[in-house]
Amino acid sequence: MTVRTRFAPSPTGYLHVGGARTALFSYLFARKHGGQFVLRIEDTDLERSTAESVNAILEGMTWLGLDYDEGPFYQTQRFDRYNAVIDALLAKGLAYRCVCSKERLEKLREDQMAQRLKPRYDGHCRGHEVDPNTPHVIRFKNPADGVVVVDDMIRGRVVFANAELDDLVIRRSDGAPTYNLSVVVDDADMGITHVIRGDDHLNNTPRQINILRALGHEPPRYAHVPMILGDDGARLSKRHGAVSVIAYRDQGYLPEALLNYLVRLGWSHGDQELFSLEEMITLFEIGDVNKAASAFNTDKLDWLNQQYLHHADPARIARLLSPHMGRLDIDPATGPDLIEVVKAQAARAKTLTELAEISAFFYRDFETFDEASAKKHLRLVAREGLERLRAAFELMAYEDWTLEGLKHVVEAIAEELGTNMGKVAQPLRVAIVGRAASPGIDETLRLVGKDATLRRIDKALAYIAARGVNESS
RNA sequence: GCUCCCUUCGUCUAGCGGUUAGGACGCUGGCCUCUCACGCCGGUAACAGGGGUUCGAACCCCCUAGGGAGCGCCA
Repeated sequence: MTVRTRFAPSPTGYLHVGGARTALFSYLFARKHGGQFVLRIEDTDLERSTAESVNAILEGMTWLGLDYDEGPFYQTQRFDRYNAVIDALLAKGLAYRCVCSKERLEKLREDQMAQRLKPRYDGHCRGHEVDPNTPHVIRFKNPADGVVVVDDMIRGRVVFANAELDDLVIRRSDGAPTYNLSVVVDDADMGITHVIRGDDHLNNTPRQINILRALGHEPPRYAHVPMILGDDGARLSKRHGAVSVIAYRDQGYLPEALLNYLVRLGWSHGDQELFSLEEMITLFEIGDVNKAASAFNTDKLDWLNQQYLHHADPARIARLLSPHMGRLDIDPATGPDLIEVVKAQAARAKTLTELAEISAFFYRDFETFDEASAKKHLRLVAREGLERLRAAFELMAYEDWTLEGLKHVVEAIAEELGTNMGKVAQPLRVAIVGRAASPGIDETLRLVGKDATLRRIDKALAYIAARGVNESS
């Protein structure tokens, strides 16, 4: 039997991290076992499903690289099939028409709650003959007694008493099938062998198994993965912390970093923290997934992203960085090779957005000096060093503007002044970068170029001069 | 309310009857160093509580507490 898993989101919003992790686990399980991964869009809720959501989900899947072998299938295109199944259930006496009014159902519920009972449908219409022409819903005849055992790959053996379950609606009065029915039919029709989904569905599972059995199918294996909590441990919701995976992309996270973060949330392999997709596929074990919910921790995601930024192919990072530079109104073609900039800066940023911000100075003059940096380094005592550096740089030919040449000049000036590198390099750095942090001074100068270097030193000298006047007065 | 599920450092986790309870992020001390990062070395901090079982419990059982999910003509 070949393994077949599926990811079945309902298109009522974007793809958030919880859904992405469920999709990842399903994907990994299928790949690990040489099976297939199916994408199915559960859009039976016509009110809330939108085409934008479908697109957002597909875009998220693509960005993460969770490629599926079949689909996307849309449940709205399979209504005929669901209705045929429902009719068959009706014909076999495994389902029945119900004409109970909303009012009756509400009262029933209230009474049960008042008696401290679990609200359940009481089977009022079970035995009744109903005229098919009057408005009605169709309910599944759930077994009255016995138990349903869910042998969950993550939770272990969970037992539900049929007496706790009621006769659920499988077709609405408007003729549309409900979730529990369509899921079951699809999973059976699509040959899904392993259902990996959020644990909010655990309570639905016995109902689905009962329907499956009524249909004459053996249930698939189930794995209910715990949900993801927000940074503060509270439930993730649209209002609170639940962000689209696309938002992570736009904030400058790498898909492999998010995937790595997600796979380690609720799962581990010894002390290993970094996993390539290939490693995930071979090492991931669904049975080792934790049972408890886990909190999303942005600090750790940031760390992972920095790791990947640092070690990924600079050419690729440069390509991904380009649009982030564009957002700062910088055209990378107007300055140093972006790949060189990435090599120099990659270890210094947590996200592509940050990488763009700290690299802007390579492409355009900064507006103002960082206050603290200027106050500390652009002082009267730094003036002579900057003047000497400027003079030396001006004499350098463009072809000598190299790492070695620049390093030699800065070191020579430091020696001339009888001081250390820091005393010379820091004022120079602030002059060139605008603040006190950058790659090595030689690399910084090389990438910034001779013209901008001279121009910015002049600006720094003017700053010192102006400040000197103020200080002495 | 009822049913089901969950509970190791702040967070992610290792542990599967005998460990100084390990690792990672964060925070923090130091080293490296022209700065910031990176890297390296060190520190900080946990078995929810109570009963059992056992020579011995983070690990097995029970209870309590806390958290979550479900109980829709939503998925």
